[in-house]
Amino acid sequence: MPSKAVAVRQPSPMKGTRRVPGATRLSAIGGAPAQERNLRAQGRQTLRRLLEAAIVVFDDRGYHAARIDDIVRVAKTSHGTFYLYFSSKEDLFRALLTDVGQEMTALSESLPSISPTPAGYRALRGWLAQFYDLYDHYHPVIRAWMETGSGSGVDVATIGAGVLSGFLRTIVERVREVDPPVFDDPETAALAMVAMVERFGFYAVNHLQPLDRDVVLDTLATILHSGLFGGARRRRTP
Amino acid sequence: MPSKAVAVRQPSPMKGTRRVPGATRLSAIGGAPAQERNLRAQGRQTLRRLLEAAIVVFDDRGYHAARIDDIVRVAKTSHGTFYLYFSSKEDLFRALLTDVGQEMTALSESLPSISPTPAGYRALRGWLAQFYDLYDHYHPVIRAWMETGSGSGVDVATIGAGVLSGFLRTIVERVREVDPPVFDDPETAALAMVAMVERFGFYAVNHLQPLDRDVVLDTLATILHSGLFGGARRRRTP
Amino acid sequence: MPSKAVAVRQPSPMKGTRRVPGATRLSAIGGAPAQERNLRAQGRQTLRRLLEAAIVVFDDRGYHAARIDDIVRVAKTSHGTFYLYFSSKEDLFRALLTDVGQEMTALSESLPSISPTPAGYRALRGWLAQFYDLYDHYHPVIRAWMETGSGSGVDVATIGAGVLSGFLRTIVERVREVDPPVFDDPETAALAMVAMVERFGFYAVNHLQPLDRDVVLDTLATILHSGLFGGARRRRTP
Amino acid sequence: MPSKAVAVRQPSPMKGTRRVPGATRLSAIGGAPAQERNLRAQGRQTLRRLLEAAIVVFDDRGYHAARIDDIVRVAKTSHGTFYLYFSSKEDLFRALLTDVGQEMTALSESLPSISPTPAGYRALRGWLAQFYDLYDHYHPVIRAWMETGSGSGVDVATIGAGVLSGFLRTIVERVREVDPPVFDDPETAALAMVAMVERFGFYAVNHLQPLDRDVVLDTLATILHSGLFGGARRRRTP
DNA sequence: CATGAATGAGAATTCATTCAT
DNA sequence: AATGAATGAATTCTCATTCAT
Repeated sequence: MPSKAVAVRQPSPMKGTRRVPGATRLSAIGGAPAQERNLRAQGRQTLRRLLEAAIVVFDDRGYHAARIDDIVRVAKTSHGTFYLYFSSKEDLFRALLTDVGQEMTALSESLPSISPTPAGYRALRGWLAQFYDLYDHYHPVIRAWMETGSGSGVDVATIGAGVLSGFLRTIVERVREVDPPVFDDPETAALAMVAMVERFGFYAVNHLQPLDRDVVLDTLATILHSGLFGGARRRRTP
Repeated sequence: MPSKAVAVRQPSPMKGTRRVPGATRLSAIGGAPAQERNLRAQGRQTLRRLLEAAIVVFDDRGYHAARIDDIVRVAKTSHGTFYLYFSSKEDLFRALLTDVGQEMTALSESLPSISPTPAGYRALRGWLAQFYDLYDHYHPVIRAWMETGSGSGVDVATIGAGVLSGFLRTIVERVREVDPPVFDDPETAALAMVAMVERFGFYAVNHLQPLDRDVVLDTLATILHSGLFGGARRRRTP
Repeated sequence: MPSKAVAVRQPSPMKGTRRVPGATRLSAIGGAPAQERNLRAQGRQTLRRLLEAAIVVFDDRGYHAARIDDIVRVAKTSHGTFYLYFSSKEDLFRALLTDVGQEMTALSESLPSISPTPAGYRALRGWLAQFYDLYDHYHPVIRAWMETGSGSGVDVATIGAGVLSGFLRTIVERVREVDPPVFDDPETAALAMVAMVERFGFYAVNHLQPLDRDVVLDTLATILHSGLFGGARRRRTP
Repeated sequence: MPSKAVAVRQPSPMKGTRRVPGATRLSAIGGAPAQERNLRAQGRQTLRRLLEAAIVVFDDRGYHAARIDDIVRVAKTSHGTFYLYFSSKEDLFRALLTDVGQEMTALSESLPSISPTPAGYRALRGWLAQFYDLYDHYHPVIRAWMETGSGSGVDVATIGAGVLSGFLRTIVERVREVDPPVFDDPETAALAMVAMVERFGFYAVNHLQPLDRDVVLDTLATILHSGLFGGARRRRTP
């Protein structure tokens, strides 16, 4: 089958009022080869283009199916150039994963204490909204991480595990603060929260079911507030 | 990279008291080529072996990284034989996905009404236990489905979407029965439940975090009972 | 690509009033394995079915592209059975080519002397009609012979060359009888006649151009009678 | 059968005083992949080498038996490179067939009016000589076209039919000019001429019979001049 | 006799990576 | 810094032939 042009990314159904995320945040550290060179403006620009292109292609075809060829085509550059910045697809992926990890960890640390009151509900909902803004841009990277089972290089697994546990730390903290305590094992409960939130994002961006951003935020906030943080049960909006 | 021997499947951390699932259930319809032939006993057996082998290999390496070569090695048969039963890896995957879909749908239909009482909690927890028994065997197929984005054949996406909506149907029903109603949109709530439960299974079988089967079941049942079904908050086991 | 069922042979545009040819003529000698066995009625029948099936398949796909699988499917028998009668596709082809050669040689020997008179024209036209009856059934074998360049086994080339020179012998004879002589080299002239007649059959059965049997016979008889046998030029039928 | 080295092309028995044909004429448009790339000088050269190599290999082994491997070996390049220019053997064949078709059509258009006089005879003979010069170089492509029955891609059949009818157009014209008219259906007569000339070329280049270029040209010119164009019968050269 | 099953060598194709310009 | 060209190892897929029932 001849390689088809990679289509432009579809707008996600969960995009909405969002503070421009992602694109401009990439720390652009780059892979091994890039770090050995002094990048000027043009070089940094090419590096960016490659990282963004990779996100687009990972979204379209998944990590494994993504070919260097697709990435350079989207980035409007050449094969040879790719290897000026990254030593391999995995190298690029590591750079991407590190970036995403930093942003995700920063976000998780911003999770405030969640009280069982309506104020807690609002805080939780607000935080979820922020999460989905980030997720909206970076989900292909997260999906790629899922694809790379134990098979891939050790680095990826290590980095990924680090990101996950970093992300969990603050959440565990917040679950632990609930009084009276509900869970024997707050780690497991926090993981459940992450599982739900993350996978929901997956369903949403992949259009597996039709979803509305506000309904999603209301629903998840309700379940989590009541299920994890002892929130009072809320009546349906009439 | 030279082809490495495929390791034997690791015991999952969530295996426990389980009624032997899966292995013997595969309806073994097979792929396109198999359906055009008259299979005798020996042929049906080989077909089974290939399907089971595929699950093992998908587990070890993921769908994309799985080579036909790995599958036939595990199934202890030859390359040529594979193509007597399936026209390609995707063809095999379709057969597998259809089988798994049937089992999953059957399970979802067995979800009883969940009352807010301790009895409801126990019913929910029991059902979750059954789900994880199934998941334990079939998760590589579900993971493979995640890996195959819109890039792969239309069939896979269609079958997968069918499985998901079939699985959701009964759950939506049960969420709707809750009185007084909690959610504006029971579909979204049901999807949240599926998201959490499924992804949790993923974390568990992939050892991303250390997990204990009983703790997992307690935690999820608690969150869902309270968050979705209006269950009374339970005190920690002392 | 999955192997498609081989369609039934299309009626050729040159079929017409013909004495049932071919099918019943196959001498059914069979290949090497068949000759070592005493074939009973059933066996001879299977042998026939295989030979006829081969003609059909060679017609549809050409010799090289024809798979044993196609042949046995058309013959409604199994893979194993094929090798009970022939040791290979080439073995079958040899049997077929020998049969065709005998019929063709017999036909060529029936070519009468061609006088420059209208009687000669009619004799020539009648002989061409017989040729195309034979050709209509056996052309896939002749085409197969063209496909097997020097690459194939020596036998095939030898048999084929024998058939051609046998076929030429009588024609050369007839060209030589023309008085006054027209050609320095009657061999070359006879070959030209064969070339035209044979290739024309090819165009006809392959529908490369729309052709009418009677027009074809008139045209070729005219050209050959005038061009080779000194025939008087004929006026167009008014 | 292990892959044998491909022998150098045998000189054809019909080569003679010929103006170097073919090799330098290939328009070198290339296959699908080549058209999507910006070819520099080096690339165009490789493309040429592949096309010429294909002709050589088709000649040696026939179209079906030709392996990509043979072609790249003759072209002194690598497997992967082949796919930089053509998506498959059929793709290459299409490119070749298009090129040859253009040359053949151009040649057919150069056929002058043929009078029944010795001058007409000489014109016809001269044109045939040109035809065989072209045929000598391109016959493997024409043979390949014969090999690809309706089984192969639609394109090939379509292109081939186009070439044939393009080639016929002018010849039909010339036959129509004959006065008094001899044939009811000049199309059929023109096709007969093409059949004879083309197939004769086949016999010649494949050494099916020993042939001398001058005798061949004399014989065919005589038959056609007398048979199609009302030429006076010529006495044998004494 | 006949058949379904199995085999494995051979051929096509893909794609990450290196290189010369 | 960038690029088109080339490479070849890895993989998929095909199909003639053998075998056990």
